[in-house]
Amino acid sequence: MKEEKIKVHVADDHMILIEGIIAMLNTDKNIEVVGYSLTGKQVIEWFKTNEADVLVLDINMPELDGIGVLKKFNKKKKHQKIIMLSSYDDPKLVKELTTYGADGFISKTSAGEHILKAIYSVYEGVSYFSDDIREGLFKIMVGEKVVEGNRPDKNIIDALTERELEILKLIAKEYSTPEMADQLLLSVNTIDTYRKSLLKKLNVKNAVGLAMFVVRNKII
Amino acid sequence: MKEEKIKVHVADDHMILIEGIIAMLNTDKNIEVVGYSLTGKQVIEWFKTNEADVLVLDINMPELDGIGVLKKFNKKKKHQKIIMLSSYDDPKLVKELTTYGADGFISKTSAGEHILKAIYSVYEGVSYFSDDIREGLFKIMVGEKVVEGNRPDKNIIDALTERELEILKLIAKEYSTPEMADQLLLSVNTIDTYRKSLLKKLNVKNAVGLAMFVVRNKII
DNA sequence: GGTCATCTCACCGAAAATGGTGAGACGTCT
DNA sequence: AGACGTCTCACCATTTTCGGTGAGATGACC
Repeated sequence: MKEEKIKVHVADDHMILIEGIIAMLNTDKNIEVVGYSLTGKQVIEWFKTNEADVLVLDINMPELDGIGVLKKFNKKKKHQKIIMLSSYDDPKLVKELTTYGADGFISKTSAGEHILKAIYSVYEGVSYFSDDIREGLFKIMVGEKVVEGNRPDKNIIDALTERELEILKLIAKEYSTPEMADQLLLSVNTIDTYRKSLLKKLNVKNAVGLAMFVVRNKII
Repeated sequence: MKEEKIKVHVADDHMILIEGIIAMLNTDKNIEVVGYSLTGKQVIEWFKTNEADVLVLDINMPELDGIGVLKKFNKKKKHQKIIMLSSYDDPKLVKELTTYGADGFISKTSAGEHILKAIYSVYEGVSYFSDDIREGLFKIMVGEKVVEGNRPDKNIIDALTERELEILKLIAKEYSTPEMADQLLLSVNTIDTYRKSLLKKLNVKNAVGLAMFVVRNKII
């Protein structure tokens, strides 16, 4: 172990959880929590002027979620290690996130000591996955069927552009096409185009289907 | 303060969060965590053979959620105080839960010290709501049309007839009016009438609103 | 017998949604 | 320079939804 402490940044939208993690990490004298964030945007901002060795990153966060943060960091080739925190155990999602540069993956349902182990592990350059997740990963490697997680349409979501996603959210909020055109200062025809594009991409037959897609994928 | 410590039971499906809360509560010498549960069923089981003064209860849990636990406890007239933990701040939900016997309500997005305050507060017989939630509650109390239009959805559901409910479910399944007419062997005009009736009763502006109502109330 | 809710259907008109095609402007990347 | 994706908008046609009104048939309830 080095002389210096391992610097850790914690990101989660639940302050209570952050405090709990910090309290636990502080019991370890080799680890120092140097910052925390409540949203993905805050994470990005923080890392513009600060540094950490390990980032513990929750997947579900407002403004910009953990996956978005991961992708941004991946592009910029940041050197800190990243441990993803998740409420659900979706092996497919884990597999995808590792390709985006996640070094560890911990389910919130697992015990807190796993975080300590994970931090040490990834700091040493060894990726870490909690038992339940490793088991799920193994299954999809071997080809077994796995119960779907909470993001079954993840790949489809990626295929949506920013504007499309924006329109999609508004539709789920009961906005009509003219209302959206008014709100976004766009032509009714334009909104109409996006609407149709969404229907095709998400393979649903009407606005209700779009709204249900939003619900299924917890987009709002 | 009494001689004895306040006995607390913590229930949440995320072990990490439980550990965090326990770690924090243990710093207070007047509070003792006497147990924890990962599911609603575990809570019920635990209280069959154990006792606690305060139960910190997460709303979202597998098997049996916090609301279900709350209702069961309410029926059996248990005497311990209950503080609800929630990821989202839904004033309407809070209002409903208080009628089911919740003594406090804390958003996970608020700081952990609120839990301490809440435990002391409800233990003394004073209900506790974190600031953001109190604000939301206040709004729906003072809101002009809101008082009339924002009654708990349960009463509205009761106001729906069998046929209306049937149509409502189909709409949420992306059925169009002609499709429903075909399926139910009714005239398109008839389905149309029900559709409009639903829009009025549920006070939403389009089919998406109807679908969202179904989701909110877990009708399907 | 009268009242009431529910279920059923019709007709009208306006607004919105759906389906299809095409196209210019802009930026990025190779 | 060319390919590509995104964003923007237009025009066409048809179907569906939404808003309002009215009304007959049935059964329940008092």
